Amino acid sequence: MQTKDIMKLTGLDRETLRFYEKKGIITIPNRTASGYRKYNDEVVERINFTLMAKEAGFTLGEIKELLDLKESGVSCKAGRDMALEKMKEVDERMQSLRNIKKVLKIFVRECEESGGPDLKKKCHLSFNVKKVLK
Amino acid sequence: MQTKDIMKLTGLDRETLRFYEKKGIITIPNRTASGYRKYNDEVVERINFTLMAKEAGFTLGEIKELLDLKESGVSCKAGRDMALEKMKEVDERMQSLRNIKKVLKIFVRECEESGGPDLKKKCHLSFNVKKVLK
DNA sequence: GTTTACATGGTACTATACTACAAGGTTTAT
DNA sequence: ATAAACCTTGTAGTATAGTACCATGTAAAC
Repeated sequence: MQTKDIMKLTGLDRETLRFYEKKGIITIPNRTASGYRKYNDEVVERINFTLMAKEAGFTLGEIKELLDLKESGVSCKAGRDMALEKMKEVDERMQSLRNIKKVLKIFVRECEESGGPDLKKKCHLSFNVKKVLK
Repeated sequence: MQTKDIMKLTGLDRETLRFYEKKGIITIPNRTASGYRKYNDEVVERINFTLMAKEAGFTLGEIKELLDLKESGVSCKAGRDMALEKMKEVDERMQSLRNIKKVLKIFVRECEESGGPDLKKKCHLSFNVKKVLK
């Protein structure tokens, strides 16, 4: 597979692909005689994981740490512990999301209660964090 | 209240406070005769919301849009709709977090299954996204 | 009254994650 | 054979979110 195939499979553009290569997200590919990159399936797997982890709020640096577990020669125990650590971060993010959702929900309710007919009144509410944290 | 009080109440440092002022997260405060900033409670509320929303993955730009609803003269309906829109984004982020958690969970299980006694074997697993998406 | 703490504005630097060319070489299709 | 599509390296620019430092001015504590 060459660059354009990876572009199609992952939705990334050429420059981002090269950027990910420079950052170590993608392992350095072999080349054809003329210097073109030759990719294998592994690169697609790594990118899929990367895209998913990015959506979940991890940085490329953090993602690289995880991706490198396989090559780092580390034990299954260390690998598992690192994954568990990341799962803890995921749980913390979920809690943050639940909190902000509560704030938004209260705001929506208050808009509906104080907005008058057709909610045409001007919106002069703000976001009340205290109601959520207590 | 002056700058140091806001620093204590919010945990932000002086430069970040000024940065947030420049970005419009904080409304421009009045000054004392000698030019010191005089803050009120509203600024603390805005910062608390900001910190919470940031943890949930929103950018300062997005947060400013929300914070400005109050002063923008927009209707309760428009304000509510914007909050509902953000809630949709929150739900999408939550789904991403659930997905990545599944990937990590599978990894942990496979580490434990293939790690041998005390999980001392080398970790040569990687993160399998396909198992989660199907 | 002077030291310490706190404040001011301004500039410049950092890290993260791309994004956009420029200038040219290679492959493929017609 | 030549045009289109694809590839190469390299450099530079953008946006986000701070962080660090400077020189200097003000207020409070002792």
